[in-house]
Amino acid sequence: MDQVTLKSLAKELNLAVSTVSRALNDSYEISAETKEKVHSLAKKLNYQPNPYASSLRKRSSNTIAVILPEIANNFFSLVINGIEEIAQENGYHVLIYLTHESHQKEADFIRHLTNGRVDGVLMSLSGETDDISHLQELKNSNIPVVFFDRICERLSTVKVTTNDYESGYQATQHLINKGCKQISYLAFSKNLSIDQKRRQGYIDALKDNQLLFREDMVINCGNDQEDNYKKIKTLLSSSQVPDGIFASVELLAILCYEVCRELELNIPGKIKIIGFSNLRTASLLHPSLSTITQPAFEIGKQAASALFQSFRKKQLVLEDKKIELLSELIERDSTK
Amino acid sequence: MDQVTLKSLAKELNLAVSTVSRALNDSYEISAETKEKVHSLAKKLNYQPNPYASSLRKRSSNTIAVILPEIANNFFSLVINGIEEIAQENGYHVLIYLTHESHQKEADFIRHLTNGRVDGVLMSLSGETDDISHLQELKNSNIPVVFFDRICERLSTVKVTTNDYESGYQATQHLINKGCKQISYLAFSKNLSIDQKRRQGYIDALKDNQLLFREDMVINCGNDQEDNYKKIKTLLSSSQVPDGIFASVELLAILCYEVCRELELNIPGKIKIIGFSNLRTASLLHPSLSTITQPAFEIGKQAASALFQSFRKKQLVLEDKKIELLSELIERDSTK
DNA sequence: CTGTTAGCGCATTCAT
DNA sequence: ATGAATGCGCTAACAG
Repeated sequence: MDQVTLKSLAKELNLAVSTVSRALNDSYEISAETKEKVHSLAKKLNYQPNPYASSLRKRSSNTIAVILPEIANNFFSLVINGIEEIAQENGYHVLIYLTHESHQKEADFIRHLTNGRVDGVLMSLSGETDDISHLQELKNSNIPVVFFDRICERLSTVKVTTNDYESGYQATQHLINKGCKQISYLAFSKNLSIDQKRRQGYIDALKDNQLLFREDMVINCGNDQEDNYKKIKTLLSSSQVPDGIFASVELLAILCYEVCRELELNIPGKIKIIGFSNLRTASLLHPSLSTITQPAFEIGKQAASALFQSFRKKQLVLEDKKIELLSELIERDSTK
Repeated sequence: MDQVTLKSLAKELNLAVSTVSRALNDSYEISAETKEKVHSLAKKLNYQPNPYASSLRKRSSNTIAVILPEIANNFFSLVINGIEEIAQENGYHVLIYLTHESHQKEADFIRHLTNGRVDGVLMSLSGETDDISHLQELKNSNIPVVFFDRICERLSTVKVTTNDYESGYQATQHLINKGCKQISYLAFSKNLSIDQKRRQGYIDALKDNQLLFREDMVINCGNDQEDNYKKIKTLLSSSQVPDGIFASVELLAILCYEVCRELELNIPGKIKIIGFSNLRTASLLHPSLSTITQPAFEIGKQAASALFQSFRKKQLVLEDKKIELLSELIERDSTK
């Protein structure tokens, strides 16, 4: 079957291509009658404008990119849901790029995207990222960027986060309230500001409760799960086993739980765990695992909304603005 | 900063645009020397080819679409991971569309995608879909489609599934082995072949074990969670409470578990549950919930691979081929 | 091996 | 209110 184009429509109707184009774009300078004729034929033949021709001409793509560390993770899944919903409402398309926490991939994606494929970028940094020259380049190329969760503090643009410092503080306070004296913090990337803030909340909560902060109670985990496993196992096998653990991300909370089970450490009798987590299946979790749950869906919606708002205002350089949403502390070790 | 184009490169080097184009595409008919000059300047100026111009000309987009019911669900998250990985390897871009189980949205997306935005489509049907005319149109427009999991039996193309009939049988047999006499099946969409197959496995397992199959033990759930909740509650509040439940999807397993807890039905003493589920956090699940786990990541990879293979062969009409992967039965109620 | 020319489908400027 | 002509940036057919 032949492709339906403006040209073929024009021919069929004995009109000029430009007239058909204007009619379909609802231009004010086309008579109602002509518009009607054009629209009805377009509908009949299921005319679909070629997006590449249109984007080439208009220099805008109606497409945004989402760059993420990973997706097999409830937090990012929910964020994508939020983004996709807002994108649909605005008639935009969503491209997904996964970095798998690799700085190299992140930089490659971004350098590629300066070619005009997308009108804007939503992103959450990879844990490896410390050099931000690729982000700087993106900004210089006038493509609006909105960061969410794992933001880049040093770049002036819109950032959507949650109250990480307070959450870290609350989580630690929660463990202290449950009677913990020796609390360990499982960090996942010292490059990321969210980690730093959660960590600072942890440290301050200890201080405010007159508990000793010990450097060796902070376990710096990374992207290598094998290695993380070993580090946690070492911690929990030592003579100085903590009686509380605060995991800064879901994956570490789970890993930690698994090690505890392996070592037959009684939860929550001998050791209490709290972690960041966004499982919708929270009710199925082991009853001893309390969580800090971020409003992931809302984060996605807010981030996307901020981007689309900038499109409407035609401002390519976004103002430096922080949107802070609140996480929720969900207790699950109280009744047991 | 001015945009770097073939034209600007050509001007700078005193070459024709076509020569530059060929050099960058590593054409055999360009001298090594010229290639070198072109490549080094392109690199220096960070030349990025305009994807829209290129796609318009080549009539191919290096982009695929993934159409899914939802994503806040471990199965589909893992599938996307697999797809994205293969897409990256092949230098393709991935567009995501979520139908939220709406037939209307599914049809809209697909009709839109006949415009050439993508070179191929990977999809899993919405639960509402029974009319397949939109799928037929997609095929007629010569865009290759690969279905995974929620496939369309009636359309001849590549389909990637798991052994749903056998899984349904095994799950039911598992409950029977644990001593269940009255087993209920929670269906999620009678339109979908995967539901039908899982259901048939359930029915046959009952028969093979000389257990009575009762129509009222099949609960036809749908997309409305409130309604599903009520139906499950009614089932579990009746005088004929089943002693085993087989949930055909993760969401229903979770819902069922919640209702049991609400009604204070002892699990697994009074009632046993098994459900399809793809939680990576399986170790954190309540010990009583056994699962059938699909190889989601692998499904994504296989589906994407099949699509890219068809691109390489330049065959737009895919052969009718079924790839069946195996799910895994994970027991978690044996040791307790 | 390289240059000239044409055209992908669309939106827009300039005519009328 | 409509048509003709131009060009977005690129690839490819054709010419030399």
